[in-house]
Amino acid sequence: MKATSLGQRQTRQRDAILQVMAEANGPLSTPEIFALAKKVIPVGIATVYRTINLLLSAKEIQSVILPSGETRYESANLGHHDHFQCRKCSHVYDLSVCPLHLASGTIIPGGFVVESHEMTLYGLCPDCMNTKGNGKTSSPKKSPKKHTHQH
Amino acid sequence: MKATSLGQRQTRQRDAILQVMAEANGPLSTPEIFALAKKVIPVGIATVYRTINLLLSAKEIQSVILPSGETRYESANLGHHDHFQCRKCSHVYDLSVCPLHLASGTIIPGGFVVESHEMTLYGLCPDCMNTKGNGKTSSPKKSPKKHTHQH
DNA sequence: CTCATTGCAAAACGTTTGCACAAAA
DNA sequence: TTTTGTGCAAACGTTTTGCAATGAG
Repeated sequence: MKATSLGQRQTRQRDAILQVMAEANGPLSTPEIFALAKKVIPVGIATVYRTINLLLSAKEIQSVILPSGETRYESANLGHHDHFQCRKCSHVYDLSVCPLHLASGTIIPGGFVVESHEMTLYGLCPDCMNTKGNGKTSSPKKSPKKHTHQH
Repeated sequence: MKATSLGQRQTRQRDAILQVMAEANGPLSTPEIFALAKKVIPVGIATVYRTINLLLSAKEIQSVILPSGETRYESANLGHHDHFQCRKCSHVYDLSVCPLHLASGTIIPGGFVVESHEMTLYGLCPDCMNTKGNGKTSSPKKSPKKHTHQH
């Protein structure tokens, strides 16, 4: 990974924010980025917002707004992909395959010409599947190796 | 049965808001509801928000948060359906058919057990398809709003 | 040294709420 | 009349921005 070219100067604040985002294994929210970055070095919320916007303008990250309304940010070089949110641990995953098989230009009932889409799938992630009580019962968060995202 | 039971009193403001939502052919945003209701009768934005929240509490409407982040409201008794937003007129439509053929419980690559999904499709709506010029000039349903989204 | 970047606090937004008045019932 | 509902403006929470100070190059 190239060390992100952001603005003209390398500062500890930006380094911290970039580090936090690089270490995440899923899209992060602003409060999460803020909290995680502060653990590395004191940083103001304004700087976090400014850095996020810088990264967005530079097309290095992109925002992901889930149907629940929460806004998260992830690397922009992932190409199109759908998301999957586990109903148990709430973690948001990037999916490598798109389950919607619809060629661009396809006309669906109603006469709509489909060109693209955004989709979020819900269900159980592999980790939660393999954990006991994976039925409809919701259990305390686990997933120690992952960041958990709840809102 | 009373189609809309909200609060104890029937007022012109609420009538206007309910009428506007009933006439919509897709989920409406707060600014849209506000603008449309004002055409019927003068109403304050606070009343619009209060009425929307009343309807939400009464489970008569539900919110739809699009990937762009805009929140819209639609009748709560529509059952599952996807949405389609026209890239030209920005109107949001309810789709009658779900283009994702995935039975609940299907396991997709990565080991994710899919139980449900939320999807927004983008492209051209029938009206804009037939209007070669630029921008829509034929639909009598609603006012277009400046809003863009891609991907 | 320069000037990009930061922190702070104020401004800007969209949404909610307290209060006094208007108006259903 | 009683009491809900409304409008206004202030309050809120979140994001943005003006400005002086800081610090990277």
